[in-house]
Amino acid sequence: MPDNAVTKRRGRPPAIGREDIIRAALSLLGPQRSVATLTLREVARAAGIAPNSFYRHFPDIDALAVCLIERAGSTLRRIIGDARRSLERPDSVVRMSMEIFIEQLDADDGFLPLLLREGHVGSDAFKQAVEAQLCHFEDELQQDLLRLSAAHGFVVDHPALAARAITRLVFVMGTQALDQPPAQRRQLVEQSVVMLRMIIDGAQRPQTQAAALP
Amino acid sequence: MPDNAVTKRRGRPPAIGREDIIRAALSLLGPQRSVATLTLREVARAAGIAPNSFYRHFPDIDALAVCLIERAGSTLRRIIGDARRSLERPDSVVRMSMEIFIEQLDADDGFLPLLLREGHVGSDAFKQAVEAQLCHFEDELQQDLLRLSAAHGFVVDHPALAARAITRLVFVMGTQALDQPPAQRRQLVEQSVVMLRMIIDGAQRPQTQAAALP
DNA sequence: AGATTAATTATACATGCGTATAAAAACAGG
DNA sequence: CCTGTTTTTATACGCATGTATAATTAATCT
Repeated sequence: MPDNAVTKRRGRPPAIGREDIIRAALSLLGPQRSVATLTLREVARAAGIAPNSFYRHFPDIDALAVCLIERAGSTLRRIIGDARRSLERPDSVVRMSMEIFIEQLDADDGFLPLLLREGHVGSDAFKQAVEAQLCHFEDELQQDLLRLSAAHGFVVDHPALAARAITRLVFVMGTQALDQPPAQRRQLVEQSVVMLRMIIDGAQRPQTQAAALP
Repeated sequence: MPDNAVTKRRGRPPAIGREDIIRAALSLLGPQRSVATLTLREVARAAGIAPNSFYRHFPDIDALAVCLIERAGSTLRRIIGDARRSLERPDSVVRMSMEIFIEQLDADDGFLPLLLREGHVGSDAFKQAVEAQLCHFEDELQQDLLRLSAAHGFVVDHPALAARAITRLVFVMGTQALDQPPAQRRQLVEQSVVMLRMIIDGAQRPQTQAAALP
């Protein structure tokens, strides 16, 4: 059997777990803070431990950041995936997904802002971590595209590229929404929906036909 | 007349100008460095001046960063605009623009990486500066779209949104290309061209028709 | 030459950082 | 109670940062 949680441990018991540190880190990451700017001492302070104790839980700050990013990705994919699967009116899936996405901008856990902001700065370690999460989104979206197109009898031309274009565009627009008040966010949702429809429409038309336009 | 460059000045002449500081800053910003991580002392060191002398040229580091970003935007717009206007085969404008864009990733001046990386981190001041530059790109692209569509006799449905989608997507893909070797960059250009064609094609189809797809 | 003026520099201070090292604290087994 | 064992903590070192203050330097003007 796997090691029991109630296993008798030998030395002094940990005063705190990885979860507590993660919570502390998240509490520092307001909507404006980037995870790349977190310092070890700062996180330790927020978690109520001595700076050095941090090392008992993570090898360094980057490891914590990567952990946060992975958690952000899987959380968000679950939320959006659930919502998308439960849609009764499949023709509003684009708008609905976009709205849920934007809603998550100020969800309590604060995971999405994390994922949005860290795309292209900081250490290689967590640039890769973010990229990996985006790729997971792409994969799932591609499957959705194929599923929906099969169900409605049309052909998506480059499903992988369409999924990538959509994912990247959604994340860019989301990043922009981060700094905006609700009113402008709603507007941004509308704009995004139109943009996404452009991509989906364009993906249906065979590529060769596109040569009509420069 | 405007104040002459040879005007007699009173005190000790400046040992260096803003341009030298900008050059020094650029020399520090390799392909991997973000302008948000530049420190005053570091820039001063690179420029060969004492830390405090920096203040004679910029009020703070943010002002320097904003200056860099603006310069990056206008430089890049000029380059791409020139190239686009000089194209004799208008039907390759998408691919050509994309290739020029990627070429600029490792141009000597290093302006484009600057613009790509600073999109969504750092002070509000230079987030706004980057956003402003992106909007300039959008404006020019929108005009191009309208001009081309008029010349070829088709209708672009939401030119502003199409231009925005294209701009954002290009910049996202460019950011990704930053960390990649030439071979993968070429691949990325191909992917981008397909994606952009999707958007352009999708923008030609009237929006209402899009309801066919969920 | 001497006064004036502006740009630069040297020095210094307080702050925050990562982390090395060793001591203290809290548990289990004997 | 004593001995290991493990985590936590205290203290400290070296380093880099932003900037305040005062001195220094190099030019012009009278």
